[in-house]
This record gives sequence, structure tokens and C-alpha cells, in this order.
Amino acid sequence: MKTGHDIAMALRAAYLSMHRQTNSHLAPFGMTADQFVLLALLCEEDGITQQQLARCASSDPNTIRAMLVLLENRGLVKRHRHPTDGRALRITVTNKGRKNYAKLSAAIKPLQNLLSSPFQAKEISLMIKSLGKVSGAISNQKSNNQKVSR
Amino acid sequence: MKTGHDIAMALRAAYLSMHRQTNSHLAPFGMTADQFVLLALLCEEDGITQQQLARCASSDPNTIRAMLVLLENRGLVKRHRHPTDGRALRITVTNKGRKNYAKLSAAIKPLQNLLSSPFQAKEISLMIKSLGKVSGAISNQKSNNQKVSR
DNA sequence: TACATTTAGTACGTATACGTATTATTTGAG
DNA sequence: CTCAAATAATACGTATACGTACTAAATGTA
Repeated sequence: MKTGHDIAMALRAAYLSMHRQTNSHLAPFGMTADQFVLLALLCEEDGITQQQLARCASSDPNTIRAMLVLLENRGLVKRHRHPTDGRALRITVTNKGRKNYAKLSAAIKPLQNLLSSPFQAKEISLMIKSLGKVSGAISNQKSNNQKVSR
Repeated sequence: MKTGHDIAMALRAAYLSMHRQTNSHLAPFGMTADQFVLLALLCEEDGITQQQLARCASSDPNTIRAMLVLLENRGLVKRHRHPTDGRALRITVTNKGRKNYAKLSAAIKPLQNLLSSPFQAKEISLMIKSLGKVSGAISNQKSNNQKVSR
């Protein structure tokens, strides 16, 4: 009988494999898998804040900031003050960033196809739904620490 | 239509959520999710080498070494020279390590149950099988760089 | 046996993940 | 309007992930 621990180990193995392979595909272009995720999110929704980006990327503000600094130093994104919220920074993709994204996107297409190749369309949506259940079941757990009124 | 990219993002979200939650459950005991994985593997199969551990944990020798050094400094594992292979190190769990494992194992049981709770038994094995396909499809890709005879 | 090749481990550097603490700004209650 | 609470970003520290380069030991082959 498979347990939660088995799910965890399978998830770990799949994620780490994918991450490693993605990194090795993108390394020749001087980009990491995680940087590519940010760039992809930003190209879809330009001008969002670091906070929003952290949520979309399932990451946290500290990590996002560190990555954005690297991307900004390479001229792929820019961080502007938010017009109405003086605390926030809005992130936009530069032209160079968009060009890079297009190139990289093409470069990893084969890997993405490989990722979906062992599945039928139905299996894919089923797996994605299952992965969503995992995220959901677990992240709701956070509410313990979240609203401890002090 | 869901693509390889959608799989990747769902996998990322699920893994990172799980990892974060596991860490926060284990932090009160001074242990990380990844250290727990090593300890669990070693309790199952005591005396394996760092290489084998790297494979079982879907990780790499550098990472494994760093983690084992931390665990050894806390007296949870020991690294002995392999009796017949002078290059290898065999890792064993100490009594303290086993006691810790038992305690931690109990501590994260609720989280593991939560992880499997949104699923029926069949769904679980299906998801694990799918995750295995992902790992398999992708890690075979490595053969490109693997056997370039020079 | 001699030597090229492979393998296990290590050293070092960069990128991520994320907890905790701090600062600046916004928001909301009175 | 005033001030406490919430929020966005940042600074800093530790742990992981992993590439590359190196050393030592094992192995296979001439």
C-alpha cells in the first residue's frame, strides 16, 4: 500500500530530475530553470510586483528578489517603483528579455515534449489535477500559523 | 490543452509546497526535510555508500556529502571506510540517529496523511506511477552526455 | 606488471529556498 | 488626523542542488 511518504519520494524524484534536466538544457544560454520560470511568468503578465511573482512562482519574496537582481543585472528585466504603492516594485521584461525568452522557449521545447510524451492527453490533465490536490491539501495547512491573533 | 510546461509548473508547485511544509514540521526538531529523507533511506538500508545514497535520494554526491557531514557532526550517522573499496565510505545510522528517526517519523505522520488524504488508494498508485514516468522519460535523456567516447 | 580509464569522494563556487529581523509605506480604527 | 497593524521589500544566515575540477583508489587491458 502506497502512503504519503511514497508520494513524497516520487514527487521529489520527479521534480529533481526535471529540474536538473531543465538546468542542463538552459545552461548553454546562461540561464537557469528557475530564472526561466520567472521570465515566462513575466512575459505572460508583465508589470506585476515581486509579491505577486512570488505567489505565481510558488516561491517566496527573498528568493524572487535574489533572482530578479541577477536578471536585472543582465538587462532582462527592470524593477520600477509602483505608481500607487510606494512599497512595491513592479517588474517588467525588457526587449532583450523577451527575445531571450523566445529563444529559450524554443530551446526547451524538446524537453517539454519529452515530459509529456509518456502520457495521453487525459493522463496529463489527471496528473496535473492530482498535483494541484497535493499543493492544495498541503498549503492550506499553513492556516495554523497564519491567523494566530496576538 | 495541457502541455509539458503545465506539467512542469504543477510539479514545481506541488514539490515546493510539500518541501516547505515538511521543513516547517521538522524545524522544531532541528531537522530539515532533506536530512529526514537521508535518515529514512539509511534506516531502511544501513551501511550503503554515499554514491548509493545519492542515487536513492535522487540527488548528487556533492549534496549528499554536505548533508552527511552535518548529520555526522550531530552524531546521527557515521561514515566508515568501506572494507573492500578504499575509495568508498559506508554510512551507518547511530542509535541516536535511529531514535531521532522514530520521533521525527511520528511527528510528520499527520503531514503524510494530509498528503494522501485527497486521494483514493487507486489514485495514489496512479499518481506515483505517473511521477515515475516523468522521472524515467527525463533522466534517460542524460545518455546524450553520458557516453560520448573521447 | 604498467598504464589508461573509471569510479568514490572532496573542494570550491553559484544559484535557490526560505526563516528571521528590519525598514519604509500603506491601511484602518478611533 | 493619529497611531497601531499589516504589507512590500530588503539584509543576512543556513541548507540544498549541482557543475567543474581534483585526488586517490580500483579496474581492465596490453
